[in-house]
This record gives sequence, structure tokens and C-alpha cells, in this order.
Amino acid sequence: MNEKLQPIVGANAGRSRSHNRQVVLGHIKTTGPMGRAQIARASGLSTQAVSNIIADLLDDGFLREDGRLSAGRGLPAVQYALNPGGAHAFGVEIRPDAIFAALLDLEGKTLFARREPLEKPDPAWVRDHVVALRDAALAETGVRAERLLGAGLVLPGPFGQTGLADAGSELPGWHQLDAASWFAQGLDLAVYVENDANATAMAERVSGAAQELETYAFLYFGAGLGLGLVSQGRLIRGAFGNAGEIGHIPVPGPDGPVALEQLVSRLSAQRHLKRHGITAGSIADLDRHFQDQCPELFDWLARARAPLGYALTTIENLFDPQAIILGGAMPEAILDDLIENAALSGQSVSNRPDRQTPRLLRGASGRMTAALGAAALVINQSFTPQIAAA
Amino acid sequence: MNEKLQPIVGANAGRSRSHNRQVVLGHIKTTGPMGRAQIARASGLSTQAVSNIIADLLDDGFLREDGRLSAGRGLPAVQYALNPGGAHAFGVEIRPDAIFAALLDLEGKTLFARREPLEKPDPAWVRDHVVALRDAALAETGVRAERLLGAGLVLPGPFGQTGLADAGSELPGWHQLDAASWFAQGLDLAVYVENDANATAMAERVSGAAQELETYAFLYFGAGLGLGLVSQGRLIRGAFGNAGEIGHIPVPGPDGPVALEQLVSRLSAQRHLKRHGITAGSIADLDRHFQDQCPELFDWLARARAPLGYALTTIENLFDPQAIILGGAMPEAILDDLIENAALSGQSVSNRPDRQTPRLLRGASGRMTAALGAAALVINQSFTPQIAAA
DNA sequence: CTTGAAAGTTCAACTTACTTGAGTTAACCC
DNA sequence: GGGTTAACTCAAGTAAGTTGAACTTTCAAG
Repeated sequence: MNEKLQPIVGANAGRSRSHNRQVVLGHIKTTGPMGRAQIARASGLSTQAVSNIIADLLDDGFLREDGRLSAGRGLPAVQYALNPGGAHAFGVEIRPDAIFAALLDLEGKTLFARREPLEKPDPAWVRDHVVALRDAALAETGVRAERLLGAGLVLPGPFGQTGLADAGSELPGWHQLDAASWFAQGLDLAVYVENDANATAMAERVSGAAQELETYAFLYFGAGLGLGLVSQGRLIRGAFGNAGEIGHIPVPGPDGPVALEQLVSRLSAQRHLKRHGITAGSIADLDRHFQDQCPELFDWLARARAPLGYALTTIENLFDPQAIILGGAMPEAILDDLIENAALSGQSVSNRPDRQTPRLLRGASGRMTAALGAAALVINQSFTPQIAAA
Repeated sequence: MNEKLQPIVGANAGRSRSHNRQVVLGHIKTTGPMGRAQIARASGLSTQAVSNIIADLLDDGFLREDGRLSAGRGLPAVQYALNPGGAHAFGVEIRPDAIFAALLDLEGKTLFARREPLEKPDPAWVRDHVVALRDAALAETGVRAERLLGAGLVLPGPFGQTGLADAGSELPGWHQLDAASWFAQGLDLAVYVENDANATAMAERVSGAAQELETYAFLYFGAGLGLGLVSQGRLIRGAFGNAGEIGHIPVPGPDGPVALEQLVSRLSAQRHLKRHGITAGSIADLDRHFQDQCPELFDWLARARAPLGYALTTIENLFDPQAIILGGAMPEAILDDLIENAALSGQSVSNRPDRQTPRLLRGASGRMTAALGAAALVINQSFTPQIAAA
């Protein structure tokens, strides 16, 4: 939560090797199965070095051989592919009312997903339950504990004291807690903490709509509205971990500026419907109303378009992403409608005449995504080279 | 200009050493003179490794000994400080009407600054003049050519084809050109290309208001309005190098949304004055009008406040910076007035009750800043560790 | 004043991991 | 089938960081 910025650290043999393992895995992840020589060319390492690293990765189960590929003359290269069962990540989302847990393999596939009610918002109670969920995940999938790379943790943001009043989503008594070390102790794993939007943005990168993207923005429809910014495969967290609080940017409303998420968010849709006497407590309810062409819902959509376009133009011009992904806890049909009818500005750096790809994409949404994202944080580490202390 | 994203590269002995040199220089730059043991602790390297690296850096002239500092018991540590004369950077800003050039030392001090009219917007003509300016800078300061680390280059953005009509600031016939290699050939130096806002943001980091900041936003008043985003000491460039085009985000105007820079920029102030028959062709003119309390200028300031506050809130909530710096080609008094009267939102992640530092800072403004910033791009490289190909 | 602990630095031996160059294997082409 | 090409391996070489012992300088306690 608080900034424990990892210090800038020097390189030595061990940290270089760890960096290089991530380089090799990263190339295979983004390009697909490859031979050693090709990886060597792509990474600027010698074939021999790549060979040694691959031997290690095979030993550790991260890679598997995938036949030989003949490409013209010469000895056909032995292909190496990710070995999904070789490494796993555990992810947890803690909400004021529930705990979501997920187990992913190295390719980002979900092996286990579960929801439990959060009975007591007490850190000790929650930690015990998270540990139990981890054990259940391992037991039910047959994954061995030593194959767990780490755990991701999604907590309600924003972190620390800010000017944002989000009391509804906060967990009492957690502000003082260093959640990462608290859970690291209980789980005996490396723990990475993020907010829901950032984590879900990573889920899109590991197994969703952003697998081919290095630099993108992810607009997250939770109760409110969040934004995950990914630049060159890395999350932009801001100085205090609260970057991406897009729900609170001012946009012009009918009576002066209002916060974006007053007009564009699941909660705003539900409130709008409620004002007209329509209940839509769940995402499935919203989906049904959309399929039924509920006029009030379409009215909300029509009102949401302008402020959404506003936000999209702002994101594009500030951040110049390859694409903006819309996702989160919102029916896919509604996201698709928002994308199709988005009022994208011509006055945007993203309005390139030579574009090959759409400016907007729909994410792999679903109610488990934040927990998946939490696990994706861990998986992404394996593919993201960096010189870091052990 | 176009994305030539440096490939993700593996570490070897040589690249590790280069990384570690930057780690050591970076610690000294941010913390001030230090001893070897202290650097070793901060960097996670052994004392011996730091010792070897420092011997190298002394040889190359980047560091100088700075006496011994006794701190309690034990042998007082030999302090090492940056040696300003040990390395230099050349920076150029090319505008449609003029070329600005600057030479900086390792501490960011300006040793040389010059403006030349741009007579022909022809790449060959410009390159010849830039080379001549480099030679003049070296000759007049007595800096030896082998002490030049590289050259920074500021060109009018946005780069490549975008949806933004900025014809006024574009150089005809340059769009097809790979400016970096074009000038690298002529200068026989490594060349880094950025837009004015990004470059000036780096100038603030190297020798201005951001020396203590790792993550900040820099709002650049040029003719229009630009934004440089720096996260953990690195520029955020976006996927196509056009991040930070904040001038084009929509803000509510008197008759519907308008682009921010229509209301907040030097040009918008000058246009406002002109509509009232007041000429203010230069920055000095604007300054004079401000000192004379020109009511039309104060009227412009009053109108600029709301949209500026809007933009600031957006930056804070999207990016969560340590601070936002206002700078560029605008009189300091006007920037100070904008800062003092800024309508900062309470609904912002930056509105932290435990803040130690102001949310807004004034940059070291001045008309040469983009050329200084160009040079600062180079200087900043020396302090920013990264594993990169030779 | 002497002695000992503490901290910075250096020396020399050691270790890790990458590179280099020669040699091997296997596919394609003529 | 012989030559060429490309991937791969082996073995030796090298760069750079680590380790542990020795040395120096300062401070503090007796």
C-alpha cells in the first residue's frame, strides 16, 4: 500500500541471470515457441548463454520442448514453448463483503476460482481464510506448493490518505496495515498488492485482450471507474500507488462539472434505473435489461456517451496508448455498445490515419477478473525483465 | 520520431557494468557526495565492486574526490562528488523559425546557449548549422569533443501522423525523416529525440525544480500546452512518442467543450489581448502587462483558472505525481499567479492530508529551456540505470 | 595513555555467468 | 552425393561481482 519503492539496485551475476531468464521467457510469451538461436538474436545474448538458461528453465519446469521446426536450410531448431503446468500464481481480491480467490497457470489459464463471504473485516480472520483458500486451490488442482511463484492481492483503493471519499469501499482498520508483508507472512509467498483496475489490466496482458500490446490503457468498470495504465509492459503506479483514479476526474455534466464515475460506471447505471423504479442489483440483471432494450438503460447509455468520449480523448492524448481496453464487471453487450457508439474525438493523437488496430477493445470481462488480475501480477513478473534484489 | 523501441536485451558482464556505473552515478546525483561503503549499501553491491566502478568513473572524469567525512567511529569515508567538467551534453531545439543550441555539463549547468535563425527548413541545411553550432559550443567553452556524451534534439511534435492539426508548428519535409539517425550521422554522436515538453521536463529533473522528484508531471507552456510525464525518473512516451498532448484534451468552455490550449497557453493569452487591441508579441511584453496589472490580461487569467484546475485535477488523478511543475515560455510572475490561484480540486488523490510538499511547483522557466532539456535528456541517461545494448 | 571496538578500504582468491571459436549434426539445394 | 547453411554443443577464456582476511583510522572506554 504505502510506497516501498524497490531501491535502485546494481547488477551482479545472479541478478543478471534472473533478468535473462525473464528476457527469455518474455520473448517466448510474446512471440510463441522459438528456437535458441532465434532467442539469442532477439535478446542480444550468445546462443550458448541462451542454451544454458533454457536448460535451467526446463529443469524448473517453465519450458517444454515442442519439436523441431524446419525453416529452409540448416539444422531445424528445437522449439521451446511455455509449460503451463510449470508455474502457478495465486490471486486474491478482498472486498468489504467477500473474498475472491483464483489460481492461474503460467499461460494465464484459470484452474481454480472461488468466492467466499467476508464475515469479519478483521485482518487476522481474513488472512486465515486466504491461507485456507490457497490450500484448497492447491489441493483441488493438484498443484504442488513449490510451484507457486507468489500471490497477488487486490485491495480497495485508493491507498493511503487521499482527498477521495470512498468510504463505501474501504476496509476499516486496514489503513495502518502493511498488507503485503502481512499476507506474505501468512502465505509464505512473495505478495504483490494492487488496486482492482491495475490488477485487471495485467490480467488482460497475461491472457486477455492485451496480449499483443505493450502500451495500453485499461478502463475498468467496477462499482466506480478505474484505469490501469501499462507502459512497455509495466504498470504505471504513480508516486503513491494511486495512478488511474479516472473515476474522479471532472467532466461536464448537465449542471456543471461532475466526477466521471457519476455518469459512467455500473453504479451510475444502477442508480439511474433505480430512480425510474427499475431494480438491477446484479450484472446479469443489467444484461437482461439491455437484451430487453430497456429504454431507461438506453437512456443511461446515451447520457454516458459524451462523458465517456471525453475521458477516452483525455486518456489518448495524455498517454498515447496502442489501444484503450474497456472491461470489468459490466455486461459484455453493454461494453460493446459503449465501444461501438463511443464519441471518439478526431482531435486525438490516437486518430492516426495509418492505424492498423482499433482504438478501443473490449476486455475479457467477468466478475472474477480482479482476482485473476491479482494472480496475473505474479505471472507478469516472470516475463518482465528487471534487475532486482533477490 | 517513429517508434524504434529498443529491444528487450539480456544482461552480460559489459552491460551489467554499464548499468552499475549508472546506479553509482545516480545515487551520487540524488543524494550528494557519498563514500563507497554507503553507495554499496544503497545499491546492493559489494564495497569492492563499488570501489572498482568508482576507480573507473574517476578515470573517465565523471567523479572527483571530495575529502573524507568523519561520521562517528571508524575510518572516515572518502567522499565522491560529481565532476561537472567530466562530461557534457549538447542540446538543440529546432523550431520553424529558429535553432536554439545549448551545452550542459554533468551537473546541468549551462555553459553555452545560442539562437540562430532558421533560414531554410531543409534537413541538410539544418544539419550543417547544428554541426557548426556544436563546434562553436566546444570551441568557446574549451570542452573537448570526446567529453560529449551525446546530443538531444527537440522537434515540434506530435510525431508521425495524428489527428491533431498543428500545421503551424510543423517542419515541412521532415515527416519522412528519421531525425535521430540523420543528426547522429552529422554529429557523430548518440542522438535522442523528444518533443519540447518531455525534454523540458527532463531539464527540471537534471537542474531545476524536480531534482528531488522521481515521479512528477511537467506542464509546459509553449505556444500551446504540453505535458511531460516522468515516472521513476523515466519519461513516459506512450506507444508512438506522443504522450502528454494535454493541450488537446477537451475542457468545458463557455459554448461547449474546447481544447484546453484554447484557454490556457501563451498563444491564447496573446490572442485574448489582441482581441482587445493590445499587442504582446513577446514573453517580456506579457510580463510587462502583468506588472502593469493590465485588466485584459487579468481577465484572461481569471478565465484560465477553471480549465487549468480541471486539467490539474485530471493529471493528479490519472498519474498520482509527487507534484505538478508549471514551466516553459511564460513569464514567471504569471506562472506564479496561476499556481497561487489554481483551483485545485479536493477530489484528488493528491489532496493528501499528510503531504509534505506543495502540489504545484514553478519550473525554472526561460526561453532556452527546450534546448537545455534536449541536452538534459543526454545527462539524464548517465544517471538512469538500464540494461541496454552497447 | 592504552586498548578495543567500529567502520572504511584494499588485496587476493574465488565464483558466476556470459562469450568465443572450433567441432558436430541435420536439413536443403544443385 | 557433395556443398552450403543453420542450429547446437563443447571447452576454454574473460569480465565482473563476491568473499574473507588484513590493514587503517577514528572514537570511546578504562
